[in-house]
Amino acid sequence: MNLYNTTRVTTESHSYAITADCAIFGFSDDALRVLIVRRAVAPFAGHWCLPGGAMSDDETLEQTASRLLRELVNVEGIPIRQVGTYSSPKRHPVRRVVTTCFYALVRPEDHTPNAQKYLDDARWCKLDEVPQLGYDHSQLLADAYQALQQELQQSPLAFQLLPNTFTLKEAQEVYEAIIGEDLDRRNFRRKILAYDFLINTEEKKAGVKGGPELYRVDDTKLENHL
Amino acid sequence: MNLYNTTRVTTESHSYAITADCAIFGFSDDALRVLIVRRAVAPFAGHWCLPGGAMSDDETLEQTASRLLRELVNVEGIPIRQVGTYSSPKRHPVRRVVTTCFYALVRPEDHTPNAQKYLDDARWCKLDEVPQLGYDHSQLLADAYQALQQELQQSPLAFQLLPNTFTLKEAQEVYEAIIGEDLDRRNFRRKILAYDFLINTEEKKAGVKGGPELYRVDDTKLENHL
DNA sequence: CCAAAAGTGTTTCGGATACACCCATGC
DNA sequence: GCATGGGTGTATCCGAAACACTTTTGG
Repeated sequence: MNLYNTTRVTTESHSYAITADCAIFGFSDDALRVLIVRRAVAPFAGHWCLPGGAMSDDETLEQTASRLLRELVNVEGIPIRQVGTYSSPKRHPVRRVVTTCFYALVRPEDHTPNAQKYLDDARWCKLDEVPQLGYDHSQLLADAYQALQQELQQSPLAFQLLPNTFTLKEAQEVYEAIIGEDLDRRNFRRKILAYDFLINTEEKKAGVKGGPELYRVDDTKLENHL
Repeated sequence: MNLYNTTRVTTESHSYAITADCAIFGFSDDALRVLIVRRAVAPFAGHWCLPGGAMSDDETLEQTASRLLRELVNVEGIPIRQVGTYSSPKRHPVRRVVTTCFYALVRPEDHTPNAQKYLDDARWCKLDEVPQLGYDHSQLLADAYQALQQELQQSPLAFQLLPNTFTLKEAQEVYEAIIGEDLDRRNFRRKILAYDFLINTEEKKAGVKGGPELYRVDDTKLENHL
């Protein structure tokens, strides 16, 4: 057995496929959601999956994932993060496919997902209502969600799920939806305001009792905490 | 542009190589070290690199990495962790190679590294003396080290770097070497003993002033903290 | 015996948590 | 006007950090 196979690699012919799959999280109707798509063709025709696609010859996996976001929900320039790479020989029923999973957070505005070629449906599904997914995508999603939870402990990613202006209550609901437990309203407010990247717009949200103040994010300052 | 390319994948022919690279950390002579190997053949002949190898048809990437550990330092059954996957089209000068980086922690005993085919040298290099590495391996190593530091904050991985019996002083030195800063001796002792997976062997280490007590790990209990 | 390191306990501080009141708005 | 929710401040708790003395051993 040779130790370092790069030389061998250059002389052998492989035919692995390499793909990127995306867990795209959004928040709407008071629930954390993930974008899932339904396949129209084999394998796994009729099954829901995470959106994914093959890496092209001139792309990195990150660029593949970004392209998917552009095509599917029409967003550009939002950060994506690697979850992990899945390489079980049997994870794809037809041939060997190694996939890298990413997750991304998108604002609910703008993007209505479109089913495209090979797909006959796409929807924002509540995280706790996601059906069994095709391939090993249930595992990918579970890992992506865990990575998101983990990351939220350390940086205030959640604001990437909120519209341009929002109340602290809404921000808190996003946090609670992600970490899965309730937070104290006052402690949350103190903690978030201490980050110092929120700007009080001095406007109040209409139609809500109490007259909550609307905030927006100072993107420059937010960068410091990512 | 199609969104979900799996079907296309099954009909097109790709020839990407998929490899696993390992940052294998060890601790000896009061320093954190990483195993690096020197390539004897092109590309990067004469350059130091992280050990790596191609994934076989019947292996996962994790199994590839484990195989490397077995071949190179003759250790089995130690945990490995994914760092990330690197897919820049230009990262390999000859052809497209996508690699997944892992890291592992090995005890210093047993394993003297062997240079094997395609390699003419292998050594345990102090982390702060690692030369510029071939490919993008300097980046891989930096990321692996960061992942290790991150992980050590949350679980007491460091004991996988220590011999079977050790003093608390030695354990502390491993911690300090990884996180890169000094710790208070008493606070460290309290924190580590609180984990409750260390067993006092009731023996004292000879040849050292103060007569420090030797400890060993209760592996069963350690599992709970990984 | 003395220098160097190991073992032990207490105090302090800061961030996180728990908690109560008054104010603003929608109905 | 009243019920619902928003805004603010304080007491408490817990884990982390800072810190000093005694005991053991090698030389």
